[in-house]
Amino acid sequence: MSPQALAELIYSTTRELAEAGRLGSLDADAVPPVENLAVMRPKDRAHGDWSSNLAMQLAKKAGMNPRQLGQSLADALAQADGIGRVDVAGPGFINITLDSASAAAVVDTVLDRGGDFGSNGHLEGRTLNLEFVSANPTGPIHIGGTRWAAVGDSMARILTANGAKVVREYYFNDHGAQIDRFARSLVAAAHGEPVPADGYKGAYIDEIAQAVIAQARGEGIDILSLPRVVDEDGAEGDSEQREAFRRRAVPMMFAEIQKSMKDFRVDFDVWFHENSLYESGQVARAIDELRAKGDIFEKDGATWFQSTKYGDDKDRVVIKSNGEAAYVAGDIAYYLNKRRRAKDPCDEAIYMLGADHHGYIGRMMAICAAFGDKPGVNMQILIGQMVNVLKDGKAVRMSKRAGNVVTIDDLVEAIGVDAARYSLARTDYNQSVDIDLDLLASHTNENPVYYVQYAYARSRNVDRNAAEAGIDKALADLALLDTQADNEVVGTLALYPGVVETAGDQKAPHRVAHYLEQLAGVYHRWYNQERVVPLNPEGGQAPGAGEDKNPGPSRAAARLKLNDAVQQVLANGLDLLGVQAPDRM
RNA sequence: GGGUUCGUAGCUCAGCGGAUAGAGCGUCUGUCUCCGGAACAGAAGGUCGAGGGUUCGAAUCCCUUCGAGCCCA
Repeated sequence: MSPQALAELIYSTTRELAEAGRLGSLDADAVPPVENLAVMRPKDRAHGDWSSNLAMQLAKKAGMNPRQLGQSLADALAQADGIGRVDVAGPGFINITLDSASAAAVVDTVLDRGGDFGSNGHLEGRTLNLEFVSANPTGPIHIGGTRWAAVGDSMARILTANGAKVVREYYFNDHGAQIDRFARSLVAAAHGEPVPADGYKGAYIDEIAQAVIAQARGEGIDILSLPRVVDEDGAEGDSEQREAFRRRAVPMMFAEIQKSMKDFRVDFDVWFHENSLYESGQVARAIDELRAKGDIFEKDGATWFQSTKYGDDKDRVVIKSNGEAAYVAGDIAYYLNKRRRAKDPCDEAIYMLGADHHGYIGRMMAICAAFGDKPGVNMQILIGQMVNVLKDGKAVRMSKRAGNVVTIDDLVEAIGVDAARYSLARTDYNQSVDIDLDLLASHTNENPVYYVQYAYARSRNVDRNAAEAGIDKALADLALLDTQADNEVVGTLALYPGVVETAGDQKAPHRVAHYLEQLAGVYHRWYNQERVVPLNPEGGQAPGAGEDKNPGPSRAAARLKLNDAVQQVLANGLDLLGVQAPDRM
């Protein structure tokens, strides 16, 4: 019996007793709904397989003491099928122990549903747009963006498993000042001049500059001789040459970023270009729409969005006095696009931003509200804390412009995609993380991903041995999964659907990772204590070996099914993290 | 100065209203006649930053305070 089924049983039993007036003055309608009934797995197995705190919650309303109320519930629950024993303990916990067959039924459920086990439909009918990474195409993806790649993609998989329609989206800021700076830096580098003070540095700038020169030469163009403007103060001005660099270099960065994401096994459904919002007139139309609502005003030669009307701490310039659009202008049009586009318009636009952008929340939510949507619902902003890179135990400040970044490709090269994705996704993104470069390079086996993957590989090996020994799953009697170790594994398997749901509701992929470590742990322990393939298959007992080491055919088959169920759940969970499940390691 | 996120084992991090606060790494001691030792069993290591409050019950919720990161002035 699953914890979900148990919750329903407790709910209906409690209502019946209350209606019969056997729970003091408790009104049946005061019983909390099933989804709010916590059925917990106690840490101490002496407290049963599952426990409920319902008696303590209801005691006051019932005018009974919690233990007394608990006992009434316990007596009724004990009558139900599949329940072995029910005790009341401590301040009023109801501790339930299942029959081994009932507990182990989850094994068949897992094997029947296969890759689908753990999925549910509770987000059915909702389209979620997940925008993450969205780094400017002015350089490679650094470690912070890499964290979002791992977390965002995993979150997308988890939300899909909860029944939502998910669109993974990457927003390229290919319009505006950053790109100009990037182009200026390239021109300077191409001429062997020092990059501008506010420009981008780093070896990749030289590489791209050279690649652009080569590409232009292939087109029969000597790009370095194109007209160029240098202002009196030495700054690279607006020129044909700069534009020629920009036009070639930006697509190169796109391609590089797309390749990095693909190599990291993140597949975006939409690569969105900020520029397209301007070229298609969507920015102008969005501003007009706000103007019609009376949220736009002119001041000091600039055009403003009156975002304070919707809770922002100050109004925002949308069009600067020099006629250029400000960054928010794109954000306004982009939000509308996400909500109203022809293909997969979203119900919820979810933005994943770094902590250095948390100051944007106010204006973003104002945009959402201005269009009559609900901030926090139609628009959700998740803020990820910083990833600190440590070297010799000290924090190293990274800056793309200074050119000392740890890139996604560096990380993958050092520890591989699986370890990188896993270690970045297993931490709550709302928590800052320290990554020690030396540790990364020297102790790669310390990553818990190997613990989980090894459990999977081990279970595959058990399959191979069992096949050779001719163990027949049809002979399995799940009631024979009755040892302490069996019980731990079975109970942990039953937790998985709840983990998927919680991870989805809280948008917390790291919960899946921690669950997998827990499951791998109980599996390794189980493997060490019991055998699937009998030690002495010729019959007769190996010296000192009971059924733990020398199971009969029904027990061996039951254990094999348990092994396979664990394997299935490990595979399902690893898939939610985008990490591979290896047959051998 | 304002906003925001966060202080849990030596280190990196879980737990976010339940029973004796957990894991990995590190340290120490053990376990192969046995499905793969990338494993298992055990030991040491904590006033959950501090102080109040809420309640049957607080690392978890609220207030105050100290410290840190980030953003804005």
